[in-house]
Amino acid sequence: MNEALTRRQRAILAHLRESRERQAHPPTLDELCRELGLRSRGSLHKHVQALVKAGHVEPLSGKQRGVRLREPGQDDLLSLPLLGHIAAGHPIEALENPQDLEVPRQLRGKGRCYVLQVRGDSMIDDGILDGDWVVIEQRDHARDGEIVVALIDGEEATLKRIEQTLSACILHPANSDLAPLSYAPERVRIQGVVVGQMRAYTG
Amino acid sequence: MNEALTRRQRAILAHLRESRERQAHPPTLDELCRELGLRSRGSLHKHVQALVKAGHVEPLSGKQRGVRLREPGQDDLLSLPLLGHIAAGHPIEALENPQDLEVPRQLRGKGRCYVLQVRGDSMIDDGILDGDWVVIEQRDHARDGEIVVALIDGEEATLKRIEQTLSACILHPANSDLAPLSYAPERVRIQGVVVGQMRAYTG
DNA sequence: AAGTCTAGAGAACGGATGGAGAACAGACAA
DNA sequence: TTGTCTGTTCTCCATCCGTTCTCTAGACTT
Repeated sequence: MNEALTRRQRAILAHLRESRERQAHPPTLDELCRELGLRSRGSLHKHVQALVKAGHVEPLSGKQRGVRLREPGQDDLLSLPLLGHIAAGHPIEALENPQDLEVPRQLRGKGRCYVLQVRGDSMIDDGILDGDWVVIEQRDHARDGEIVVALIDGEEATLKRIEQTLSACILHPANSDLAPLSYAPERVRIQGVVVGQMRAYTG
Repeated sequence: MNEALTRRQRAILAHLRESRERQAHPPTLDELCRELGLRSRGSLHKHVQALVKAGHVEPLSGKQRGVRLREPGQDDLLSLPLLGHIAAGHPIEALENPQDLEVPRQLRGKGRCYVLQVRGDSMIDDGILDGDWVVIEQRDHARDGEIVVALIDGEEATLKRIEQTLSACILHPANSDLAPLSYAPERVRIQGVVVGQMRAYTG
């Protein structure tokens, strides 16, 4: 990855990093030329290509969207996508137009997160009610006792508390009317883990 | 989600965000054209469609109601003061250092709000658990069925669902182990109403 | 000295982008 | 109804911008 950048390439990379803090838009080659005191777009392009090859910059590939760093900036992931609804026994019902929802930092996990709205009362004894939003951290594994979004046989998605043994994967609903279900481990795929929950009381 | 907006699209989005603060009604395409110095509605429409596709703007789909942002504004994730803990039977336990907590707009009321952390299980059947944060809108009155912070005899603060009659003020806990309590109306002072609730699952 | 690497200038090409304007259809008010 | 406003679709055009090319020049190695 970090193979032998030349001096000029490193200078340009540094400039890009610094200018990202200031500017809203990624700079075009022309703008970069001006900032760096160059006259030829073509020359600069050669350097940028080297940075692309080294993995520091997104390939621009013809699109006119400027020179964009590929490195993680400060993720202003204040808002997370609200992907759809989840209820026991149906696949996740995706929204056509995923909205964004503001989620406080305390309710977010470390990794990639998204939000689902809960349908039904299967987790009512754990304090997750119909209509609540749950913040899901995307992972494929979980610890016993965590509440997971589990996909069963690739078809049904459900929100349950998980218990894993060598021979079985047991999904506990939190509702005294419903019984735990036990599956062979290979039938259950974990899609994410609940890390937060929100509810609005609209008088 | 946030994929590859062009320069112009971002500029228009920025303009929309800014103009939302000023104007009451969402602007029509014509108005936007004027504000942006464009002459062609058609050209602008192309950009707006791109913003719709990216999820930043509500689809206008024929309706004549102007270009409406669909995102949270900056003040959507405001911080509210976390004043302390509340449990049935004790006055509110104030924090020495009141922290601030980010609260999404969906969970906030209209008026002045603050946050309390719940101690105990007295509202467990309503899905409010030990450790949850509740967002309180400061008011001195409530409608029947709302969950309120009530101060009894000026001493005990408690979180309960309220029912008011002419002769009594009845506070219902949401826990089958506990019985509703009935007070003379003048002994109960409402300090606020629950408008939101949040919970973090920390492994 | 010859060869190689780095850096830059400048020209030219073609796709991407932004805009103008016309025409049409549905919504809405007079 | 008529007329105006508004969103939508379409074609046409100018400019912007990434890309590729060739040419020049200095620094360094052998």
